[in-house]
Amino acid sequence: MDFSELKSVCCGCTIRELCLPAGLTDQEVLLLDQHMSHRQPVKKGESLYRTGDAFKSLYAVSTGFFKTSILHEDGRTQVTGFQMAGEILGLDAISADRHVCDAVALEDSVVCEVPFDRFEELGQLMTNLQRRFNRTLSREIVRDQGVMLLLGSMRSEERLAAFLVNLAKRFSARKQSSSELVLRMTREDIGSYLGLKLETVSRLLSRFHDEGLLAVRGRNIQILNADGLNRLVGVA
Amino acid sequence: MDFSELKSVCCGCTIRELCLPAGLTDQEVLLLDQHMSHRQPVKKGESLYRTGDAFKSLYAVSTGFFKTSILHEDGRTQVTGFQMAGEILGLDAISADRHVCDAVALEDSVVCEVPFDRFEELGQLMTNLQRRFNRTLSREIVRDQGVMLLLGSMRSEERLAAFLVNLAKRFSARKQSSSELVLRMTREDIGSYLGLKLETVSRLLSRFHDEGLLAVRGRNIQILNADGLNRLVGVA
DNA sequence: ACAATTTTTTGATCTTTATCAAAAAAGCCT
DNA sequence: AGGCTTTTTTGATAAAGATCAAAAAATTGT
Repeated sequence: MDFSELKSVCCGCTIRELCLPAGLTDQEVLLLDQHMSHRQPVKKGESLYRTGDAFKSLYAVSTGFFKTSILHEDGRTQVTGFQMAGEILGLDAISADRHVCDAVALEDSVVCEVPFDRFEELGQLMTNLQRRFNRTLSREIVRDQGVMLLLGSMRSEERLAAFLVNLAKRFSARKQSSSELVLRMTREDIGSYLGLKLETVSRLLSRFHDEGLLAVRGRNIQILNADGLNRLVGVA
Repeated sequence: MDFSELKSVCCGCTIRELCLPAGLTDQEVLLLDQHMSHRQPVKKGESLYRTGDAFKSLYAVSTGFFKTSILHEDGRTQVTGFQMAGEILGLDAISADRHVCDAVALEDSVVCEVPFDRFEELGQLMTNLQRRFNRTLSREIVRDQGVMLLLGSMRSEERLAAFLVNLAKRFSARKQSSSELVLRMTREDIGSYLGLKLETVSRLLSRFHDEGLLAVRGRNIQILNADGLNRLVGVA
């Protein structure tokens, strides 16, 4: 079986690009694909899973855009991340066999469902897969610690610049324009993620616009001065 | 071989209590112990590893207390966590085969070194161990997201209360007093972890003292009103 | 396409936390 | 033990970001 065929099957069209199996042999990808992945659409605004749901599967974002957020008892919520094609949802649920955050689609999306018990079995058979997965988990830890740095030590303008630079980098890694960003989330979502109020986010975007760093038209944002943004983040 | 013997060997004295192998059979613990763990003292103020160091091993804290921190290009640092007996150091390094934070002993400590390549091999042989480890990694993700909530949505007094409540809980899980805390870190370390300045931490401790929540004598802190603290955190 | 809702922008003001400064306390070294 | 360094406390002031408010713009449902 060659890969022109695989491309048309279930998740075959995307699974090769996903973080999860990157670095596997063709045979391994095939196995993963045949045995486990199940394509599933999620409409804009729908939850893929909610806090407290039993943990059955990981989800690889095939196309679309998600946000994850955790809830505090008193009703406050904190957006913990935004996920795009190729990124994995549900890693935090392995810990206690329950989801501990909500995952909501910010646009019509498609995910690859990967039943975790079967995935674990396969990991026992395929050393390569297991090693990849350890790294995937560890990479998420590193990402989270980066957010801790952002929230704990950066000023508001630095946080927003870091956010935009990060988004641009991820779009660019997916062969999309890294200067023309179409934000899928509200100012409030951005604010929650960055530990700021939506008004502050709005004001900062206006300021960046006035300073010639960005062209802001609602959720369409064009990066006009990437160096300037990077300088704000402190990566001089 | 019975376990009275095991207790005297290398890491045997502590490894059974560690998060890493919890839930393993005696035989499995024995294997882990014999093949992999290597006890190593770390003096107060010394680094167990530094950012950029090649990743060889994970470390389980046997006794003592550590802090981990990441560095920003411009010299700022962010304390990302404090680790005590039974907790694992180095999980973030799996991602890129390099340590991405510094781990410093805050008191004379002993760690169990676990060479990661051997650990991975063993994980392939012992399904149980591998599953445990996946959970350990996931639990760290959940912990980090809790810190994101703290930094992104809580006010200074809530952050400090959450910090103290968390410390108390962890001490208590180790059969130490949960009301008499001896802090191993400076006010500056606490501030960095909580995204506050050391003066703010000091002022808050004084205020909690005045309000009868705590008795503060330098780094000796007694929790006088645990309910009050919990109420501040929002766990009413 | 239009009314209703949600999101975004902007202004005025207030609150929280940071900054600067200096003294007091604690810890460390020999 | 005593001098030296580091840490902690506390006060006065400043700055960053939050809050409140209202209009403008964008999105959604029918």
